[in-house]
Amino acid sequence: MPKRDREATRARLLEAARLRFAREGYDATSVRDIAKDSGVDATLIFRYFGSKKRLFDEATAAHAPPGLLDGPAEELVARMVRAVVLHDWTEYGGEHPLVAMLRSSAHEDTRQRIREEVCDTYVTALRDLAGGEKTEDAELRAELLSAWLVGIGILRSVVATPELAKAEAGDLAPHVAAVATALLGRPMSGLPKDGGSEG
Amino acid sequence: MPKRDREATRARLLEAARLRFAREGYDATSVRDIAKDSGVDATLIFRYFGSKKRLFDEATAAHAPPGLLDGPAEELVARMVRAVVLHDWTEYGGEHPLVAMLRSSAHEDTRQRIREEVCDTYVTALRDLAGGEKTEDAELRAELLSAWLVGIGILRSVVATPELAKAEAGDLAPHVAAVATALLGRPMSGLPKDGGSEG
Amino acid sequence: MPKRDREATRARLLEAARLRFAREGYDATSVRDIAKDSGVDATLIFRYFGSKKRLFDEATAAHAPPGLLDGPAEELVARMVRAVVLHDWTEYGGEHPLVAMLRSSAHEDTRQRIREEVCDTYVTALRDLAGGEKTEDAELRAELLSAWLVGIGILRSVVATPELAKAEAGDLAPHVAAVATALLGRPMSGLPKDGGSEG
Amino acid sequence: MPKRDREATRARLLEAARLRFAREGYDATSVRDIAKDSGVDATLIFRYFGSKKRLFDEATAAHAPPGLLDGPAEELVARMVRAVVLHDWTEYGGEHPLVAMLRSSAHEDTRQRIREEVCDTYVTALRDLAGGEKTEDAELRAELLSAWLVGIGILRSVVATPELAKAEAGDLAPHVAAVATALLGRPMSGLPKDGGSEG
DNA sequence: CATGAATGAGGGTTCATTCAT
DNA sequence: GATGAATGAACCCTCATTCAT
Repeated sequence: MPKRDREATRARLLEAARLRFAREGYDATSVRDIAKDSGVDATLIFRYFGSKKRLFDEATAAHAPPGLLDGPAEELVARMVRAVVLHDWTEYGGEHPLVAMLRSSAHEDTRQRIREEVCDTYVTALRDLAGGEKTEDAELRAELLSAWLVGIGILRSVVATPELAKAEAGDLAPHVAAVATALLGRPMSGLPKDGGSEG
Repeated sequence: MPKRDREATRARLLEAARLRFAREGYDATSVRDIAKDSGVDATLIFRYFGSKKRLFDEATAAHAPPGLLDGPAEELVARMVRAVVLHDWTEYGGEHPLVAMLRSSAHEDTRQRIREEVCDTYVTALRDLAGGEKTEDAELRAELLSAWLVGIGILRSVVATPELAKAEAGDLAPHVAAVATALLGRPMSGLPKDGGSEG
Repeated sequence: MPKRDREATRARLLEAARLRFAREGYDATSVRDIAKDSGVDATLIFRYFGSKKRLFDEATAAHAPPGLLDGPAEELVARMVRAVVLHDWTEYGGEHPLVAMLRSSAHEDTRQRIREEVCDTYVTALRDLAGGEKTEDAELRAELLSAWLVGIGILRSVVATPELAKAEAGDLAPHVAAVATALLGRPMSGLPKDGGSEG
Repeated sequence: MPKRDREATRARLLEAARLRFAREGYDATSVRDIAKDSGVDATLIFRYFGSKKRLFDEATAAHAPPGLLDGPAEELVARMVRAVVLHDWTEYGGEHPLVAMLRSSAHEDTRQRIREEVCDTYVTALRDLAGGEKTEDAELRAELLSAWLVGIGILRSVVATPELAKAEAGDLAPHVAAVATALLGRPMSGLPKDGGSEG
């Protein structure tokens, strides 16, 4: 681990920030906490990121799991569930980043960021499956399905209800397929046997 | 009326606290904010409640809408959706209290409080409908449906996706009925024509 | 000296601020310095004044010596010299407040404040003596005389040139009278025998 | 040309420092400001000058306009006024360096520097004109005249009173001659028709 | 020799909370 | 019992300066 390495230091700050901001939210996290966690002087946060706010923005920049939108259309919902249930979000404290960001949703900026990622990534893709704009209330049904995914993420990690907290992707497969098929008006498959390329 | 002043002051503090905590979250709310909002000296918060934390606990004490669990079983889900969509949560800044509390979920205490209300009120009632403990994965299916309700609440107010934000209970009725029926394995009705006894 | 006395505490803060700001200037003075000097907690600065800047503004609020503009017109210049030379400016570190404020003249706000007091109090009164607006270049001559007063104040305290630093009002009397008479185009008297009501 | 780079870099740092220190004062100027202005790494300030303080000292080293003390004695005061009013002090932000240094007069070192230049250059020369040490109060009268010059500089640039701010040397000529003659006890001329050898 | 990463002290300011009055 | 003055810790951030590379 080389000292005096700009990129390495930046990365360590980002890593610590990601974890703290996810677990404790923006307000409950101090720059000194992040500095201590990463073993880096707090001043460097301002040198490299300018402000606590900008560090937050960069640390929580949206990262949909790669490949989420690629692959067979009928498996899209299954891939989304896997993103919530299976994907390795250790970097974000074990939660889907969107769920973690809710903890900072007291600030309108954060709400805006959540809104953009939910709409651009999830709702948009699901709306296309639901028949696009030509179909009556495709948007609403896409939002309802997105709401379900978000809700599952919250009950799993924030609320930690007993069954969802320990559920694996396979446990949810039949229910997912049934509900998605009902909402989108077209057959959706469950989850493939293996976890695919997911971590 | 010196006797009732104490109660009136307490009530005003609680009211202001409820609104602030819901809108801005625990950390972003200062006791001085609450004092100013309610026109009361900040010291009284400590006299009456002991600490900011205890004021928060009391202000956000769970309040399921009255009558939520009463009435025909097949309309339970419809009543729950109405609790999220229709009920007048002005006191809590316009959001379902559970959704508002997510903003303060940086603290484990708050998570515990959310967990209890979600499980005790929503999951429990839905599990009974899904067949009780004797039925395979009734708990999981109840949690999945609860997750959906929570998710709808979040997308409506926090994320404010376009269609859900403006949806009324009637818009969601058919979808609700279809999904609930599928998940619970028994027919659930949509919403009655009128808003029922909801405020 | 009563504790927990709002006005007394405010006054002590103002006194300490006046001295520090005068001696060291705005930037070199920290709120903690002022707090330590006055034996008051630094937080109270913000409670009572809102910000360091507003404390500065209040501490350096212009105070022309009372009676400066009252009395025989031909003695006005003499009174002004006395204000610079004799008046007890201990509160401001021994200098005329305007001179002290030059130490903070890096900030445009302060320059504006100096400008207003110089123009409103000194230049205006002298311009009237020089013949008012109807006389050719009365304004210029009034400004030139004001410049002289300011310059005397600076050489006395900031630069501390040997003779001016120790000069008393009587030492300057003949020169003052001569120059003022020449500049204003009307006879100005020197200083009265005694120091009058000045401290 | 690696040999001259060092000198060129030093010169650029000095130039930027001169401007910043003059305009904003010592405390409000950061070494990073100077480094940025000159396009030079901030570390070089410490390599070349040792500290911010020593850079300040070097950047504000006294520079009486060349030729100030040469020429006919009866024109000395006129030349001094020209130094304040006409000389191109762009390097110092447009003000006479002594005036600019008042902005940093919170520090005794700076006051000492101002004192030396005022005494050695201005007061000394004027005292000789006033009759030298053998004449009663020649020193005082020399200081009074110096005070006037300093005061004019301040009202022109810091305070920016309307007439002095726009005055040119010619506007001040008659008043200068009259006052100087009165104070020094010997005839002083106004300004020559042209600007003379001034830059 | 020059770059820039690192440092530690201190800046103004706000916080929840306590204690006189 | 109610008011508000006082407190001290902590906040984000900037500073002049040093030390590896």
